[in-house]
Amino acid sequence: MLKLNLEGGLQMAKAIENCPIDQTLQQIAGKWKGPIIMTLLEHGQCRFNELEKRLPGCSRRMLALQLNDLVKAGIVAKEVTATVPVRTSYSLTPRGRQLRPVIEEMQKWGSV
Amino acid sequence: MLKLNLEGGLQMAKAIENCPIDQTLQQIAGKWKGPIIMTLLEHGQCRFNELEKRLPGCSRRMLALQLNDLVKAGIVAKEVTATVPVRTSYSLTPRGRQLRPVIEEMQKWGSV
DNA sequence: CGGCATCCGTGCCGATACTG
DNA sequence: CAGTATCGGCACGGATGCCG
Repeated sequence: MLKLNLEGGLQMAKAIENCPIDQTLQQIAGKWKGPIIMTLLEHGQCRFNELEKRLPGCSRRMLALQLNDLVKAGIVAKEVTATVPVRTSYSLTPRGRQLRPVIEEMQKWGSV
Repeated sequence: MLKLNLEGGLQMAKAIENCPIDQTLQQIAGKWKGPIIMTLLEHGQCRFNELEKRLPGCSRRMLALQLNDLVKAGIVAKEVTATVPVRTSYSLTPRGRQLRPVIEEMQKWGSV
């Protein structure tokens, strides 16, 4: 169908190029990416339904979209079993785990 | 015209309430807020035109909108002289300056 | 169980023009 | 000099339904 649009939050060149802050912001800004990353930081590996339960208010659709974005960004890793029914597990990549200090600083600032 | 909408990025209850990360993200996410805060962190007080020059690609409208958001959020302070022509100066509030560690961590992560 | 497809409202943001 | 007004495109995100 020749769809070339980068669906999901990976829109490039949206702001100034040489600004690392925006590189970061564009990857973690998104309605549920913050909470998702926090959950994965706390609980390690999580299944889809587990995330759904831990993030009340986040629709299945939204969860899937944001997870896809995070996977594309190299922040989250996805594992799927070949069984029936399927079991999917999400966890942070090393790069994703390196977000911890960023998240922590944001948490400090936001909780004041 | 009885417009009650909170124009600009201050929409409340947009995500989970008790998540400080989103408190932070919603206040600094926005196309030019990152660069604006960085500029003010580096140069201290800046006039409107100064910011405009330092942020090529950011339209006057966008600059004004994002600055208004930041002022409402208590991150940026605005000073205006009663002279003609007007001189407006923007600087970070103490709360805004406390964003430095957040920004720095984002910068580290984003530049890798 | 873990998604994707579709429809659709709302808000972000650019372009342009006008003001004190 | 430092903004606001207005129009309009397009992406973001909610609701619902289908599928392997």
